[in-house]
Amino acid sequence: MADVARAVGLSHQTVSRVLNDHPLVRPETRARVRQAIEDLGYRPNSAARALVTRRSGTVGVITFNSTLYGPASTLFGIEQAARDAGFVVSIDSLTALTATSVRAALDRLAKQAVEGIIVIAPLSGTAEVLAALAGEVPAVVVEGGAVPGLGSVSVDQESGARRVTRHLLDRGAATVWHVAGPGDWIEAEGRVLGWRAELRAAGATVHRPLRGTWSPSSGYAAGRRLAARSDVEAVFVANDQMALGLLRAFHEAGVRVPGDVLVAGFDDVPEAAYFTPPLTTVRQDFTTVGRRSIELLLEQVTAGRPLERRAVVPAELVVRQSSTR
Amino acid sequence: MADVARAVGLSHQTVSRVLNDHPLVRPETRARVRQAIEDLGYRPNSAARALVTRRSGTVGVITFNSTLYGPASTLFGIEQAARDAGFVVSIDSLTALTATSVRAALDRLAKQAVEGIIVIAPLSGTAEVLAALAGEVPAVVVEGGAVPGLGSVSVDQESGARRVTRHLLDRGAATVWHVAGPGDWIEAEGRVLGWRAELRAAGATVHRPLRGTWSPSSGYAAGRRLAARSDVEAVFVANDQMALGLLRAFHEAGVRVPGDVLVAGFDDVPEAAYFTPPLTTVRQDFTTVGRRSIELLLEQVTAGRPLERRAVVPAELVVRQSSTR
DNA sequence: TCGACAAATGTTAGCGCTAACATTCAAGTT
DNA sequence: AACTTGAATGTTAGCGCTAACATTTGTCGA
Repeated sequence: MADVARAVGLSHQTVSRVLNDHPLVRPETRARVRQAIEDLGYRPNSAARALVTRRSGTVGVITFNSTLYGPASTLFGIEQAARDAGFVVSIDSLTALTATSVRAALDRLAKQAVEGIIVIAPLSGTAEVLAALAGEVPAVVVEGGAVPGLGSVSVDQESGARRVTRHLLDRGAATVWHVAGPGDWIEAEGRVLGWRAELRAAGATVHRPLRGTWSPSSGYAAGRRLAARSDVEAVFVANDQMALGLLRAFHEAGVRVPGDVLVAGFDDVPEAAYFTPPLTTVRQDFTTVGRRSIELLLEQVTAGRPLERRAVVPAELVVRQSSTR
Repeated sequence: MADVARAVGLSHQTVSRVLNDHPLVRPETRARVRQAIEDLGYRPNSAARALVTRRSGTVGVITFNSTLYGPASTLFGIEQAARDAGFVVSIDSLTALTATSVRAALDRLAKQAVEGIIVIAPLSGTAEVLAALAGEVPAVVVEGGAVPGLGSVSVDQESGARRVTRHLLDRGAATVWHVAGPGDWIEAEGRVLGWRAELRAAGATVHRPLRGTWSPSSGYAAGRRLAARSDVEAVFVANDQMALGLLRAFHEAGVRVPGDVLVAGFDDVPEAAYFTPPLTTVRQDFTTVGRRSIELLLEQVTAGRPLERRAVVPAELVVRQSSTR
């Protein structure tokens, strides 16, 4: 910075002013400084700036299972929105979602002096761990349920599940079976709740949900069990990957979809329209989730303290062949 | 830090020594300092440390289309490996892969003073942009071809493609059609090369490859065109997503797989085993790609300068029903 | 012509840390 | 007892920047 100042015959402070768009700099001076910066290839030292301003310009994101379509898309949305807001994103992905591992991740991010943290950690237990954050660092929990004192963003799982269940009933099914996600996932429980509520409202039999792990193989296993029964008219599977496995099992067992059984998934992954048959599902707009997360986070960062805020992103039913007779 | 020093009646320098595992500290002193750090909840200021050491402890990752399975998995592998090595990861994802956007991303990362950069940017043109980096910042290009003066890691696309083509020929196909990825993707071209080489070696007819965009819909379009021909015995599709679209098109057209046509993909996404029929494909070990990338990068960081190094990760043929008659 | 005032620029201090050198102290050596 | 030696700790300076205050310069009205 001193070099630049010397080159234009001004003080380093004026260079600093140009860098920070301070208004009290003559336009001509500003131009000269800019030129000198360019010529000398000067790059401001972000550590020095962070040291004195006490702002790192960084937000941290903790993800879990970030190779899945949902988390990956959310992360992408977050990153875009953060960048637009002038922040950089530091990621910390977890292989296991336990109190210890989440705490360790929070620690690592705290060490980096992130200004805020977004946690994509959809397990029920994490809320308690994060509650410790309330009051300390601005934070937003994605798909993690409401945490007192923190922001939270989630897709409206319950109404999405109700809608798809309603749809299957409307297509003539006496009741709808459910292949659920792992019981400790908030999203999985939200979908179970919506599905059950809708069945109850319709006065339909509520069978106990089958449990899967989100993976195609667990959907396949569930599919084999359901294919063995003769009383299954419709199945709502908690995500598209498992639905794929289930379709496979049905296919092998000679159960025709939608001929014998109606099937619907959840997520609307890009592949869903090309399954055999194309899958009716519920679209989650992960980009919006990411964007809203950053909005809620930056609100807190600007306010200088954590705030309890809640955003719900709607889910949209996408009807395809698997539920169309 | 001064507070901690005061609490234990030592100088701040001793605290600093404890923090940095300097050997010349009495074990008992070390323990006392650690305790005081704990009690006071002291957190070292990373900006101040970075300022004086001139090391940020950060590596930057530039990704493109990070919601795809491959890039997302690679990013995940990179992040894990970087963390194990004591680095934090800052991401910058691109929506378009142009010289301008890559340069902008490099600029943003440079401003953060990252110690090294990994670019997951598989377009042919990016190599030239990155060449400008050679000699400046340690960098590794993933699936971007070799760049003089930089590290590069890639999966052995060509031999993977040869292997799967060979496999289809071995199963009795007179020749193998190819649905390729976009022409400006290095990986797409590698697969075309391998496929063509193997056909030539076998003396088989080389049909002009159909071009897709990696998306299921483009695979579907290609599938419709191929289904209209009567001389198609086997198709090698450049990725699993497009293969899914192609299978769908074949299914609709009444073309049976593997009965009438053999089909194989590339990537081995988790869903591939549950396609209808389960898809023969080529597995890319993205976790290894990520790990090797960090290894190559840190080698350069340690050396204090960019180095030209090259790592190739093998690809593995996974045979499933779509190519088994 | 001169002060009053605002605009533009300059000077100084300090953010929290580590590197480099300085000092202390105990244990051995002569 | 004085003297070396090395381990353990202390002191000082400075990394590159911005905040706060200080100074200079230019403009205008009386």
